[in-house]
Amino acid sequence: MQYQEAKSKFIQAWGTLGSSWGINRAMAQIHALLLISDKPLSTDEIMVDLQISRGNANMNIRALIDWGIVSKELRAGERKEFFFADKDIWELARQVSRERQKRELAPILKVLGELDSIEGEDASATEFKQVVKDLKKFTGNVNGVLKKFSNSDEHWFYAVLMKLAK
Amino acid sequence: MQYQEAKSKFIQAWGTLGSSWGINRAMAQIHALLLISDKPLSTDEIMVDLQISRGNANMNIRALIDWGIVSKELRAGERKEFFFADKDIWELARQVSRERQKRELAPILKVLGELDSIEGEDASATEFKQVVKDLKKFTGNVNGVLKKFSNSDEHWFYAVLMKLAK
DNA sequence: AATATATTTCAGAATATTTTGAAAATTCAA
DNA sequence: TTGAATTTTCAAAATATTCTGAAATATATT
Repeated sequence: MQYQEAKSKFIQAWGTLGSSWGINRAMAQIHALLLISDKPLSTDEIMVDLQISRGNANMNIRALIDWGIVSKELRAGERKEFFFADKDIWELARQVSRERQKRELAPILKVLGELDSIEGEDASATEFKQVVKDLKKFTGNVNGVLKKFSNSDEHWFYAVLMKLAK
Repeated sequence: MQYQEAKSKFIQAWGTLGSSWGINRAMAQIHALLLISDKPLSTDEIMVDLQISRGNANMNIRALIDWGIVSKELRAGERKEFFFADKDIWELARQVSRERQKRELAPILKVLGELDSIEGEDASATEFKQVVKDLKKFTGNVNGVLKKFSNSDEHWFYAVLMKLAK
């Protein structure tokens, strides 16, 4: 397969994957592009390569930086900014898991926490309390695993895999 | 807190969480409603409770059934169908993980698989090959863990947690 | 300070997704 | 078979999200 074909297939696939994870296509595609690029790219290069507008490119580059998975490089004597993605896939996964924990799990934990004293003894209230209790236990556990994961290295993950295999 | 207030808070929160996971609000809210209900509900009851149209209710109930997290109950002598969600949160998590594996991870694994013989020896192609290789390794591992998880029980999960804690 | 270059913002346009509601199809009972 | 009850479908409307492009702002150079 030709490099160009492979490249566009990959960017396309990454964009689609991103969508189903609540990350918009442009953002995911910019990330894909930076991930496979052998050098940092400027906003203009990204615009040309992905055929998107300046505003779109700018906003999504900022979002990627917010997520902590893209950084900028400043070059002496150059006005332009150049952007690059961390090539370490494990670090990427950890960072994404950290961000999602913060943006998604934390809010639901907060709500569940607020639901701790429901009045009522009838079937509806009883069932509700039970579900909330189970969910708290579950989300608490997930939270624990994510915390662990986001602070561990690849080596740790392999150790876990070995243990799981048993 | 009054039951009604708690209920609507919960449904609201579940709907929001769903959105950030690529599940639309109505679908997530129907699921939330069934999850905390102490008895199966008909389409009409769901429509009234969530204030949504019949078409919307019907489509999303079907989607939940497709996902394998809601089932229907048929009652002798009743024409209406009644729906209920599995109350076992672990089973829910396993089912969701199974479905997402199928819908999201499998496609990206497929694409990565197709990208195995990229031509070119220059910096771009070399970098690309390296990233694809790393991603394959990573996604393969994630796939393995999900497979394991989706076939295990709560007890197994606790055992893993204990091991992780070390 | 004036100019050139680059980045950011954001209102409006373009797209995509979700929802409605009514018609069509299905199911069941008599 | 007819008719009432229920479910399903789907075109059009409503809503939400994303993208564009040009103006505003910021930054560096002369």
